[in-house]
Amino acid sequence: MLLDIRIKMNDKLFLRNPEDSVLGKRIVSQGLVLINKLGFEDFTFKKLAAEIETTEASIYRYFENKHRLLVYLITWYWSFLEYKVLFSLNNIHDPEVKLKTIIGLLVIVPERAKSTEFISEFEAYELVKWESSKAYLTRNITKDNKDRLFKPYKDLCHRIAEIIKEYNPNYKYPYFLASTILEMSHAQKFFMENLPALTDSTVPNDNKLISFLEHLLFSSIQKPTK
Amino acid sequence: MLLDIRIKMNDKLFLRNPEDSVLGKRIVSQGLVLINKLGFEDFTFKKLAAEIETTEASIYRYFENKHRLLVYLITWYWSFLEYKVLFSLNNIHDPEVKLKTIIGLLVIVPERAKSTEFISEFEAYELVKWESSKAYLTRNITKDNKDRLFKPYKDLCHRIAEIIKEYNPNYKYPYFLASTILEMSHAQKFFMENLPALTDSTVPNDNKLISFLEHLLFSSIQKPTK
DNA sequence: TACAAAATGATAGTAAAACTATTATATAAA
DNA sequence: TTTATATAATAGTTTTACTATCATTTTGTA
Repeated sequence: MLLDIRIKMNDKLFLRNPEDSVLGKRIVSQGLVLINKLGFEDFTFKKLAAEIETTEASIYRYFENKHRLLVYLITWYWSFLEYKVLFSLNNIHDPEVKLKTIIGLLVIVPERAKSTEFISEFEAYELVKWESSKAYLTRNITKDNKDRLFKPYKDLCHRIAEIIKEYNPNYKYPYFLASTILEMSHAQKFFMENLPALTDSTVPNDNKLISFLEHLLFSSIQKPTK
Repeated sequence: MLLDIRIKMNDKLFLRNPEDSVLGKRIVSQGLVLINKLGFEDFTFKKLAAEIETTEASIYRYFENKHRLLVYLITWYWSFLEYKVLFSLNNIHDPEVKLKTIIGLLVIVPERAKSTEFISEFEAYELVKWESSKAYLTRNITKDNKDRLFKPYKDLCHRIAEIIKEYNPNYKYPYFLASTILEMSHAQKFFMENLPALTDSTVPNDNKLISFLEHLLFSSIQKPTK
Protein backbone atom coordinates (compact mmCIF):
# COMPACT_ATOMS: atom_id res chain seq x y z
CA MET A 1 0.00 0.00 0.00
CA LEU A 2 2.58 2.54 1.07
CA LEU A 3 5.35 3.07 -1.41
CA ASP A 4 8.94 3.05 -0.38
CA ILE A 5 9.49 6.62 0.61
CA ARG A 6 12.49 8.56 1.64
CA ILE A 7 12.20 10.76 4.67
CA LYS A 8 14.51 13.72 4.55
CA MET A 9 16.17 14.01 7.94
CA ASN A 10 17.56 17.25 9.34
CA ASP A 11 21.32 17.02 8.93
CA LYS A 12 21.94 18.73 12.24
CA LEU A 13 20.91 15.44 13.79
CA PHE A 14 23.98 13.49 12.74
CA LEU A 15 27.67 13.90 12.04
CA ARG A 16 27.56 11.45 9.14
CA ASN A 17 24.33 10.46 7.46
CA PRO A 18 23.45 6.99 8.73
CA GLU A 19 21.35 6.31 5.62
CA ASP A 20 24.49 6.36 3.49
CA SER A 21 26.04 3.15 4.80
CA VAL A 22 25.24 -0.30 6.02
CA LEU A 23 26.78 0.45 9.39
CA GLY A 24 24.83 3.69 9.73
CA LYS A 25 21.55 1.92 9.07
CA ARG A 26 22.39 -0.75 11.59
CA ILE A 27 23.23 1.87 14.20
CA VAL A 28 19.84 3.46 13.71
CA SER A 29 17.71 0.36 13.40
CA GLN A 30 19.39 -1.66 16.13
CA GLY A 31 19.85 1.42 18.29
CA LEU A 32 16.09 1.80 18.23
CA VAL A 33 15.57 -1.80 19.27
CA LEU A 34 18.16 -1.58 22.04
CA ILE A 35 16.78 1.66 23.49
CA ASN A 36 13.37 -0.01 23.63
CA LYS A 37 14.87 -3.03 25.30
CA LEU A 38 16.94 -1.26 27.96
CA GLY A 39 15.22 2.10 28.29
CA PHE A 40 17.01 5.27 27.24
CA GLU A 41 18.82 5.80 30.54
CA ASP A 42 20.50 2.38 30.49
CA PHE A 43 21.23 2.43 26.80
CA THR A 44 24.85 3.19 25.87
CA PHE A 45 26.81 3.35 22.65
CA LYS A 46 29.12 0.73 24.06
CA LYS A 47 26.29 -1.76 24.45
CA LEU A 48 25.01 -0.95 20.98
CA ALA A 49 28.51 -1.44 19.57
CA ALA A 50 28.70 -4.90 21.13
CA GLU A 51 25.24 -5.74 19.79
CA ILE A 52 26.02 -4.85 16.19
CA GLU A 53 29.65 -5.91 16.39
CA THR A 54 31.27 -2.60 15.77
CA THR A 55 33.11 -0.17 18.03
CA GLU A 56 31.97 2.68 20.18
CA ALA A 57 34.21 5.05 18.22
CA SER A 58 32.49 4.09 14.98
CA ILE A 59 29.09 5.00 16.37
CA TYR A 60 30.41 8.34 17.57
CA ARG A 61 31.32 9.13 13.98
CA TYR A 62 27.62 9.08 13.15
CA PHE A 63 26.02 10.61 16.22
CA GLU A 64 27.42 13.17 18.62
CA ASN A 65 25.75 11.39 21.55
CA LYS A 66 22.85 9.17 22.41
CA HIS A 67 20.45 12.06 22.81
CA ARG A 68 20.94 13.01 19.17
CA LEU A 69 20.22 9.44 18.16
CA LEU A 70 17.03 9.60 20.23
CA VAL A 71 15.93 12.82 18.55
CA TYR A 72 16.78 11.30 15.17
CA LEU A 73 14.53 8.33 15.83
CA ILE A 74 11.68 10.33 17.32
CA THR A 75 11.64 12.85 14.50
CA TRP A 76 11.82 10.02 12.00
CA TYR A 77 8.62 8.68 13.54
CA TRP A 78 6.82 12.00 13.36
CA SER A 79 7.93 12.53 9.78
CA PHE A 80 6.79 9.07 8.84
CA LEU A 81 3.49 9.63 10.56
CA GLU A 82 2.94 12.87 8.73
CA TYR A 83 3.58 11.03 5.51
CA LYS A 84 1.01 8.42 6.48
CA VAL A 85 -1.46 11.14 7.40
CA LEU A 86 -0.94 12.83 4.06
CA PHE A 87 -1.40 9.56 2.26
CA SER A 88 -4.48 8.54 4.23
CA LEU A 89 -6.15 11.91 3.84
CA ASN A 90 -5.87 11.79 0.09
CA ASN A 91 -9.34 12.16 -1.44
CA ILE A 92 -10.97 12.82 1.91
CA HIS A 93 -12.68 16.19 2.02
CA ASP A 94 -14.76 16.09 5.16
CA PRO A 95 -12.70 17.54 8.02
CA GLU A 96 -14.55 15.31 10.49
CA VAL A 97 -13.44 12.18 8.64
CA LYS A 98 -9.94 13.63 8.33
CA LEU A 99 -9.65 14.17 12.06
CA LYS A 100 -10.98 10.72 12.88
CA THR A 101 -8.53 9.21 10.44
CA ILE A 102 -5.65 11.01 12.13
CA ILE A 103 -6.69 9.85 15.60
CA GLY A 104 -6.75 6.29 14.29
CA LEU A 105 -3.25 6.67 12.86
CA LEU A 106 -2.01 8.09 16.15
CA VAL A 107 -3.48 5.45 18.42
CA ILE A 108 -3.41 2.20 16.47
CA VAL A 109 -0.24 0.21 17.04
CA PRO A 110 1.57 -0.48 13.77
CA GLU A 111 2.00 -4.11 12.81
CA ARG A 112 5.22 -5.59 13.98
CA ALA A 113 6.18 -7.31 10.78
CA LYS A 114 5.43 -4.64 8.24
CA SER A 115 8.39 -2.35 7.65
CA THR A 116 9.29 -0.99 4.29
CA GLU A 117 11.98 1.13 5.90
CA PHE A 118 15.11 -0.04 7.66
CA ILE A 119 13.53 1.52 10.71
CA SER A 120 10.76 -0.58 12.25
CA GLU A 121 7.58 1.42 12.55
CA PHE A 122 6.43 -0.73 15.44
CA GLU A 123 9.63 -0.14 17.36
CA ALA A 124 9.48 3.57 16.61
CA TYR A 125 5.93 3.67 17.95
CA GLU A 126 7.09 1.99 21.16
CA LEU A 127 9.97 4.43 21.44
CA VAL A 128 7.67 7.42 21.11
CA LYS A 129 5.40 6.02 23.80
CA TRP A 130 8.25 5.67 26.28
CA GLU A 131 10.86 8.23 25.37
CA SER A 132 9.44 10.98 23.19
CA SER A 133 9.24 13.70 25.79
CA LYS A 134 12.89 13.16 26.72
CA ALA A 135 13.75 14.49 23.27
CA TYR A 136 12.60 17.99 24.15
CA LEU A 137 12.69 18.10 27.97
CA THR A 138 16.31 19.25 28.11
CA ARG A 139 18.13 22.48 28.71
CA ASN A 140 19.18 22.48 25.05
CA ILE A 141 15.63 22.92 23.87
CA THR A 142 16.06 26.50 22.67
CA LYS A 143 19.15 25.66 20.64
CA ASP A 144 17.67 22.40 19.36
CA ASN A 145 14.52 24.21 18.37
CA LYS A 146 16.56 26.83 16.49
CA ASP A 147 18.28 23.96 14.68
CA ARG A 148 14.72 22.92 13.67
CA LEU A 149 15.03 19.52 15.27
CA PHE A 150 11.37 19.56 16.26
CA LYS A 151 10.07 20.71 12.91
CA PRO A 152 8.43 17.39 11.96
CA TYR A 153 6.41 17.38 15.17
CA LYS A 154 5.44 21.01 14.76
CA ASP A 155 4.46 20.37 11.14
CA LEU A 156 2.17 17.55 12.13
CA CYS A 157 0.65 19.69 14.85
CA HIS A 158 0.17 22.47 12.32
CA ARG A 159 -1.54 20.13 9.89
CA ILE A 160 -3.99 18.95 12.54
CA ALA A 161 -4.63 22.52 13.66
CA GLU A 162 -5.45 23.51 10.08
CA ILE A 163 -8.05 20.77 9.78
CA ILE A 164 -9.54 21.86 13.10
CA LYS A 165 -9.87 25.38 11.69
CA GLU A 166 -11.40 23.93 8.56
CA TYR A 167 -13.99 22.18 10.72
CA ASN A 168 -14.74 25.27 12.74
CA PRO A 169 -13.08 28.51 11.60
CA ASN A 170 -14.19 30.24 14.78
CA TYR A 171 -12.56 27.81 17.13
CA LYS A 172 -10.03 29.70 19.20
CA TYR A 173 -7.54 27.03 20.31
CA PRO A 174 -6.60 24.92 17.29
CA TYR A 175 -2.95 24.51 18.30
CA PHE A 176 -3.58 23.84 21.97
CA LEU A 177 -6.10 21.23 20.93
CA ALA A 178 -3.92 19.66 18.25
CA SER A 179 -0.93 19.31 20.56
CA THR A 180 -3.20 17.96 23.30
CA ILE A 181 -4.46 15.21 20.99
CA LEU A 182 -0.93 14.45 19.82
CA GLU A 183 0.50 14.23 23.32
CA MET A 184 -2.41 12.36 24.81
CA SER A 185 -2.62 9.73 22.10
CA HIS A 186 0.71 8.38 23.31
CA ALA A 187 0.69 9.38 26.97
CA GLN A 188 -2.70 7.81 27.64
CA LYS A 189 -1.57 4.63 25.95
CA PHE A 190 1.39 4.60 28.29
CA PHE A 191 -0.90 5.20 31.26
CA MET A 192 -3.25 2.41 30.24
CA GLU A 193 -0.35 -0.01 30.18
CA ASN A 194 1.59 1.25 33.19
CA LEU A 195 -0.53 3.50 35.41
CA PRO A 196 -4.07 2.38 34.66
CA ALA A 197 -5.46 4.24 37.67
CA LEU A 198 -5.05 7.39 35.58
CA THR A 199 -7.36 6.04 32.89
CA ASP A 200 -10.80 4.53 32.40
CA SER A 201 -9.45 1.33 31.01
CA THR A 202 -8.41 -1.64 33.08
CA VAL A 203 -7.20 -3.50 30.03
CA PRO A 204 -5.36 -1.60 27.30
CA ASN A 205 -8.13 -0.93 24.85
CA ASP A 206 -7.45 1.13 21.80
CA ASN A 207 -11.11 1.60 20.99
CA LYS A 208 -11.88 3.23 24.29
CA LEU A 209 -8.95 5.61 23.91
CA ILE A 210 -10.01 6.44 20.37
CA SER A 211 -13.56 7.10 21.55
CA PHE A 212 -12.30 9.38 24.29
CA LEU A 213 -10.01 11.36 22.01
CA GLU A 214 -12.70 11.76 19.37
CA HIS A 215 -15.24 12.80 21.95
CA LEU A 216 -12.79 15.27 23.46
CA LEU A 217 -11.81 16.74 20.12
CA PHE A 218 -15.27 17.12 18.62
CA SER A 219 -17.03 18.31 21.74
CA SER A 220 -14.43 21.01 22.03
CA ILE A 221 -14.50 22.16 18.40
CA GLN A 222 -18.28 22.07 18.25
CA LYS A 223 -18.88 24.18 21.30
CA PRO A 224 -18.69 27.91 20.56
CA THR A 225 -15.75 29.74 22.07
CA LYS A 226 -16.81 33.16 23.31
CA MET B 1 -3.77 31.75 54.72
CA LEU B 2 -2.46 28.23 54.51
CA LEU B 3 -1.41 26.76 57.78
CA ASP B 4 1.88 25.04 58.25
CA ILE B 5 1.09 21.52 57.22
CA ARG B 6 3.04 18.35 57.25
CA ILE B 7 2.99 16.24 54.14
CA LYS B 8 3.43 12.56 54.84
CA MET B 9 5.94 11.23 52.36
CA ASN B 10 6.15 7.59 51.30
CA ASP B 11 9.11 6.15 53.16
CA LYS B 12 10.14 4.01 50.20
CA LEU B 13 11.38 7.25 48.70
CA PHE B 14 14.31 7.71 51.03
CA LEU B 15 16.81 5.75 53.09
CA ARG B 16 16.72 8.25 55.92
CA ASN B 17 13.91 10.76 56.31
CA PRO B 18 15.24 14.12 55.13
CA GLU B 19 12.66 15.97 57.21
CA ASP B 20 14.34 14.72 60.39
CA SER B 21 17.53 16.73 60.08
CA VAL B 22 18.92 20.05 58.97
CA LEU B 23 21.13 18.34 56.42
CA GLY B 24 18.24 16.33 55.04
CA LYS B 25 16.16 19.43 54.54
CA ARG B 26 19.02 21.18 52.83
CA ILE B 27 19.52 18.21 50.50
CA VAL B 28 15.89 18.38 49.49
CA SER B 29 15.46 22.14 49.24
CA GLN B 30 18.78 22.89 47.57
CA GLY B 31 18.60 19.74 45.48
CA LEU B 32 15.37 21.11 44.05
CA VAL B 33 16.98 24.44 43.23
CA LEU B 34 20.03 22.81 41.68
CA ILE B 35 18.01 20.40 39.50
CA ASN B 36 16.08 23.40 38.21
CA LYS B 37 19.30 25.26 37.54
CA LEU B 38 21.18 22.48 35.75
CA GLY B 39 18.42 20.25 34.44
CA PHE B 40 18.02 16.74 35.80
CA GLU B 41 20.51 15.12 33.42
CA ASP B 42 23.39 17.40 34.45
CA PHE B 43 22.52 17.37 38.12
CA THR B 44 24.73 15.15 40.30
CA PHE B 45 24.98 14.47 44.01
CA LYS B 46 28.58 15.60 43.85
CA LYS B 47 27.58 19.05 42.62
CA LEU B 48 24.86 19.25 45.25
CA ALA B 49 27.33 18.24 47.95
CA ALA B 50 29.66 21.06 46.91
CA GLU B 51 26.76 23.52 46.90
CA ILE B 52 25.59 22.72 50.42
CA GLU B 53 29.08 21.98 51.76
CA THR B 54 28.61 18.37 52.61
CA THR B 55 29.88 15.18 51.00
CA GLU B 56 28.49 12.96 48.31
CA ALA B 57 28.48 10.04 50.75
CA SER B 58 26.27 11.99 53.17
CA ILE B 59 23.68 12.59 50.48
CA TYR B 60 23.68 8.92 49.60
CA ARG B 61 22.69 8.18 53.18
CA TYR B 62 19.39 9.96 52.49
CA PHE B 63 18.60 9.01 48.90
CA GLU B 64 19.51 5.89 47.00
CA ASN B 65 20.08 7.90 43.84
CA LYS B 66 19.10 11.11 42.15
CA HIS B 67 16.01 9.59 40.57
CA ARG B 68 14.57 8.87 44.00
CA LEU B 69 15.22 12.47 44.98
CA LEU B 70 13.38 13.57 41.84
CA VAL B 71 10.39 11.38 42.65
CA TYR B 72 10.45 12.65 46.22
CA LEU B 73 10.25 16.25 45.03
CA ILE B 74 7.63 15.63 42.36
CA THR B 75 5.37 13.68 44.69
CA TRP B 76 5.82 16.35 47.32
CA TYR B 77 4.46 18.82 44.81
CA TRP B 78 1.42 16.70 43.96
CA SER B 79 0.69 16.07 47.63
CA PHE B 80 0.99 19.74 48.38
CA LEU B 81 -1.28 20.57 45.46
CA GLU B 82 -3.89 18.13 46.63
CA TYR B 83 -3.78 19.77 50.00
CA LYS B 84 -4.30 23.16 48.36
CA VAL B 85 -7.16 21.77 46.31
CA LEU B 86 -8.80 20.35 49.41
CA PHE B 87 -8.40 23.64 51.21
CA SER B 88 -9.66 25.73 48.30
CA LEU B 89 -12.68 23.53 47.69
CA ASN B 90 -13.84 23.86 51.24
CA ASN B 91 -17.38 25.22 51.28
CA ILE B 92 -17.72 25.06 47.50
CA HIS B 93 -20.55 22.82 46.42
CA ASP B 94 -20.98 23.57 42.75
CA PRO B 95 -18.84 21.08 40.77
CA GLU B 96 -18.37 23.64 38.01
CA VAL B 97 -16.80 26.09 40.42
CA LYS B 98 -14.77 23.27 41.93
CA LEU B 99 -13.31 22.30 38.56
CA LYS B 100 -12.51 25.88 37.63
CA THR B 101 -10.80 26.34 40.97
CA ILE B 102 -8.65 23.29 40.35
CA ILE B 103 -7.61 24.46 36.89
CA GLY B 104 -6.57 27.77 38.40
CA LEU B 105 -4.49 26.01 41.04
CA LEU B 106 -2.85 23.88 38.36
CA VAL B 107 -1.98 26.65 35.97
CA ILE B 108 -1.23 29.69 38.09
CA VAL B 109 2.45 30.00 38.99
CA PRO B 110 2.97 30.11 42.76
CA GLU B 111 4.57 33.23 44.17
CA ARG B 112 8.32 32.98 44.47
CA ALA B 113 8.62 34.40 47.96
CA LYS B 114 5.84 32.60 49.74
CA SER B 115 6.99 29.32 51.19
CA THR B 116 5.82 28.03 54.50
CA GLU B 117 7.62 24.75 53.86
CA PHE B 118 11.33 24.20 53.55
CA ILE B 119 10.54 23.24 49.97
CA SER B 120 9.84 26.20 47.71
CA GLU B 121 6.51 25.84 46.02
CA PHE B 122 7.65 27.97 43.12
CA GLU B 123 10.71 25.81 42.53
CA ALA B 124 8.63 22.65 42.80
CA TYR B 125 6.25 24.04 40.20
CA GLU B 126 9.18 24.70 37.85
CA LEU B 127 10.50 21.21 38.50
CA VAL B 128 7.18 19.63 37.61
CA LYS B 129 7.02 21.65 34.40
CA TRP B 130 10.45 20.42 33.27
CA GLU B 131 11.03 17.05 34.86
CA SER B 132 7.80 15.48 36.06
CA SER B 133 7.43 12.90 33.33
CA LYS B 134 10.97 11.65 33.94
CA ALA B 135 9.73 10.43 37.31
CA TYR B 136 7.58 7.74 35.72
CA LEU B 137 9.08 7.22 32.24
CA THR B 138 11.52 4.57 33.40
CA ARG B 139 11.77 0.82 33.25
CA ASN B 140 11.20 0.70 37.01
CA ILE B 141 7.68 2.02 36.68
CA THR B 142 5.96 -1.24 37.61
CA LYS B 143 8.02 -1.68 40.73
CA ASP B 144 7.81 2.00 41.65
CA ASN B 145 4.09 1.89 41.15
CA LYS B 146 3.81 -1.15 43.42
CA ASP B 147 5.77 0.81 46.03
CA ARG B 148 2.99 3.43 45.69
CA LEU B 149 5.39 6.14 44.67
CA PHE B 150 2.81 7.67 42.33
CA LYS B 151 -0.05 7.54 44.80
CA PRO B 152 -0.26 11.32 45.35
CA TYR B 153 -0.61 11.93 41.63
CA LYS B 154 -3.19 9.19 41.28
CA ASP B 155 -5.09 10.54 44.29
CA LEU B 156 -5.28 13.98 42.76
CA CYS B 157 -6.42 12.50 39.47
CA HIS B 158 -9.04 10.49 41.34
CA ARG B 159 -10.30 13.57 43.14
CA ILE B 160 -10.72 15.46 39.88
CA ALA B 161 -12.40 12.47 38.25
CA GLU B 162 -14.89 12.30 41.12
CA ILE B 163 -15.87 15.93 40.65
CA ILE B 164 -16.28 15.30 36.93
CA LYS B 165 -18.66 12.45 37.77
CA GLU B 166 -20.47 14.73 40.19
CA TYR B 167 -20.92 17.25 37.37
CA ASN B 168 -22.13 14.64 34.93
CA PRO B 169 -22.71 11.13 36.31
CA ASN B 170 -23.14 9.79 32.79
CA TYR B 171 -19.82 10.99 31.48
CA LYS B 172 -17.82 7.99 30.38
CA TYR B 173 -14.19 9.12 30.59
CA PRO B 174 -13.66 10.87 33.93
CA TYR B 175 -10.15 9.50 34.45
CA PHE B 176 -8.94 10.03 30.91
CA LEU B 177 -10.20 13.57 31.13
CA ALA B 178 -8.78 14.24 34.59
CA SER B 179 -5.32 13.00 33.66
CA THR B 180 -5.47 14.95 30.40
CA ILE B 181 -6.17 18.17 32.29
CA LEU B 182 -3.44 17.38 34.80
CA GLU B 183 -0.82 16.58 32.18
CA MET B 184 -1.73 19.42 29.87
CA SER B 185 -1.76 22.12 32.51
CA HIS B 186 1.99 21.70 32.82
CA ALA B 187 2.94 20.47 29.36
CA GLN B 188 1.17 23.33 27.59
CA LYS B 189 2.85 25.81 29.88
CA PHE B 190 6.16 24.27 28.87
CA PHE B 191 5.20 24.49 25.21
CA MET B 192 4.16 28.13 25.50
CA GLU B 193 7.55 28.95 26.91
CA ASN B 194 9.71 26.68 24.79
CA LEU B 195 7.87 25.43 21.71
CA PRO B 196 5.22 28.10 21.15
CA ALA B 197 4.43 26.78 17.67
CA LEU B 198 2.53 24.00 19.43
CA THR B 199 0.24 26.49 21.14
CA ASP B 200 -2.05 29.42 20.42
CA SER B 201 -0.09 31.79 22.53
CA THR B 202 2.92 33.75 21.32
CA VAL B 203 3.55 35.15 24.75
CA PRO B 204 3.12 32.90 27.80
CA ASN B 205 -0.36 33.82 28.90
CA ASP B 206 -1.92 31.96 31.76
CA ASN B 207 -5.39 33.25 31.05
CA LYS B 208 -5.45 31.84 27.56
CA LEU B 209 -4.32 28.45 28.81
CA ILE B 210 -6.92 28.52 31.57
CA SER B 211 -9.63 29.41 29.04
CA PHE B 212 -8.57 26.56 26.80
CA LEU B 213 -8.50 23.99 29.58
CA GLU B 214 -11.87 25.10 30.93
CA HIS B 215 -13.38 25.06 27.47
CA LEU B 216 -11.92 21.62 26.80
CA LEU B 217 -13.09 20.20 30.10
CA PHE B 218 -16.62 21.56 30.10
CA SER B 219 -17.36 20.99 26.46
CA SER B 220 -16.37 17.38 26.92
CA ILE B 221 -18.35 16.75 30.12
CA GLN B 222 -21.41 18.53 28.82
CA LYS B 223 -21.66 16.64 25.58
CA PRO B 224 -23.46 13.32 25.96
CA THR B 225 -21.34 10.22 25.53
CA LYS B 226 -23.20 7.54 23.70
C1' DT C 1 27.67 15.18 83.23
C1' DA C 2 28.83 11.44 81.14
C1' DC C 3 28.45 7.90 77.97
C1' DA C 4 26.56 5.58 74.05
C1' DA C 5 24.45 5.81 69.87
C1' DA C 6 23.78 8.01 65.77
C1' DA C 7 24.92 11.33 62.18
C1' DT C 8 28.28 13.55 59.57
C1' DG C 9 32.87 14.46 57.51
C1' DA C 10 37.06 13.13 55.32
C1' DT C 11 39.07 10.27 52.38
C1' DA C 12 39.64 6.63 49.21
C1' DG C 13 38.40 3.59 45.93
C1' DT C 14 35.72 0.98 41.93
C1' DA C 15 33.06 0.22 37.74
C1' DA C 16 30.90 2.08 34.19
C1' DA C 17 29.60 6.01 31.12
C1' DA C 18 30.77 9.29 27.91
C1' DC C 19 33.63 10.58 25.39
C1' DT C 20 38.61 11.55 22.28
C1' DA C 21 42.77 10.11 19.88
C1' DT C 22 45.81 7.20 17.16
C1' DT C 23 47.11 3.96 14.00
C1' DA C 24 46.17 0.03 11.09
C1' DT C 25 43.33 -2.14 7.74
C1' DA C 26 39.61 -2.76 4.61
C1' DT C 27 36.64 -0.84 1.01
C1' DA C 28 35.13 2.26 -2.68
C1' DA C 29 35.79 5.93 -6.11
C1' DA C 30 38.68 8.20 -9.54
C1' DT D 1 46.16 1.41 -9.38
C1' DT D 2 46.16 4.99 -6.37
C1' DT D 3 44.06 7.48 -3.26
C1' DA D 4 40.54 8.86 -0.41
C1' DT D 5 37.40 7.36 2.95
C1' DA D 6 35.31 4.25 6.27
C1' DT D 7 35.90 1.07 9.75
C1' DA D 8 38.38 -1.71 13.30
C1' DA D 9 41.41 -2.16 17.06
C1' DT D 10 43.20 -0.26 20.83
C1' DA D 11 44.05 2.87 24.37
C1' DG D 12 43.36 6.60 27.08
C1' DT D 13 40.74 10.66 29.89
C1' DT D 14 37.27 12.67 32.62
C1' DT D 15 33.04 12.32 34.94
C1' DT D 16 29.28 9.79 37.03
C1' DA D 17 27.42 6.82 40.17
C1' DC D 18 28.17 4.65 43.43
C1' DT D 19 30.48 1.82 48.10
C1' DA D 20 33.60 1.39 52.06
C1' DT D 21 36.18 2.80 56.08
C1' DC D 22 37.23 5.31 59.88
C1' DA D 23 37.52 9.56 62.52
C1' DT D 24 34.91 13.21 64.50
C1' DT D 25 30.80 15.61 65.91
C1' DT D 26 26.31 15.91 67.62
C1' DT D 27 22.39 14.20 70.07
C1' DG D 28 19.66 11.56 73.21
C1' DT D 29 19.33 9.51 77.49
C1' DA D 30 20.81 7.41 82.29
